[in-house]
Amino acid sequence: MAAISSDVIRGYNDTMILYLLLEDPSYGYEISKRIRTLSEEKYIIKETTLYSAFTRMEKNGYIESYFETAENGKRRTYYRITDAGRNYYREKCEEWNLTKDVVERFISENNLVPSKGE
Amino acid sequence: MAAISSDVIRGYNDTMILYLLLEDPSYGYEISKRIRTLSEEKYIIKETTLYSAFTRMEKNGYIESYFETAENGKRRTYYRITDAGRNYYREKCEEWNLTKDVVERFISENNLVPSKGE
DNA sequence: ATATTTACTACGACAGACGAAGTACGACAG
DNA sequence: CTGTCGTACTTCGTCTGTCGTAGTAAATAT
Repeated sequence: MAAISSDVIRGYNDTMILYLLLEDPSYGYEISKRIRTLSEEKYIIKETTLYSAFTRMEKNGYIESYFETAENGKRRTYYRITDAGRNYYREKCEEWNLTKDVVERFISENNLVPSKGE
Repeated sequence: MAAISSDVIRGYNDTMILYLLLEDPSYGYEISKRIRTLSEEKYIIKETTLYSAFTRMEKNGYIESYFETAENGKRRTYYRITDAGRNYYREKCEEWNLTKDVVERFISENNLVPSKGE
């Protein structure tokens, strides 16, 4: 069946990550699992994509990192969203609604095809 | 205001073009104007993006080109959609619906933010 | 003891989008 | 008759986000 291609989701990985960070700071592995479960296994983010998104977003000031050692002794890099990140997220949501609106004009639901006459 | 970024539309330019070709064969300049008007000026496809999409899609067998000289003496490259193109378009529509469903789980409408408790 | 899961990092390649620039022809204004 | 505007592209080079491959390392499960 149709799987989500990287070209489609491109540019929305950041948004998805930020959404999860709105709630609470988190780290790579957890974010990846939450995306997986929240999407009901429909989208599984690639590790490299995820970690490069962290790097990019930290450089852009949308998130901040800090280290924490978990109960189990594992050292993790946590990320927390910044105010700039929250703003960026909001803009992306607006953009999404606009984009959705535009794209849907070019999508024919249920095999409907634009009619020639008129 | 929020404009549509190339990363979002990426991978859907082809779909939009194919949608317009479902109806009738067309050529670059016309397609570009129709995308513009159909989207109510919200999306204006770049020329280079458009023409490289044509090349790519012809290579993939989704469209076929032929030359025609218009009344005004202008030589145009027309494109017509193939059966493969129609199938590809249909798949992209399915993919879009799936993607939309997934992305929307990460979009908070009207400034709603996921609640911490619960 | 070994495999799997967790939690990353580094490197390199690729594809689609796009900016800049150029070509060429017709129509139309001044 | 000169110049600008609209039409209809082409070429070239660059950028960015994604992803494949690979590797490290510690904790946990078998």
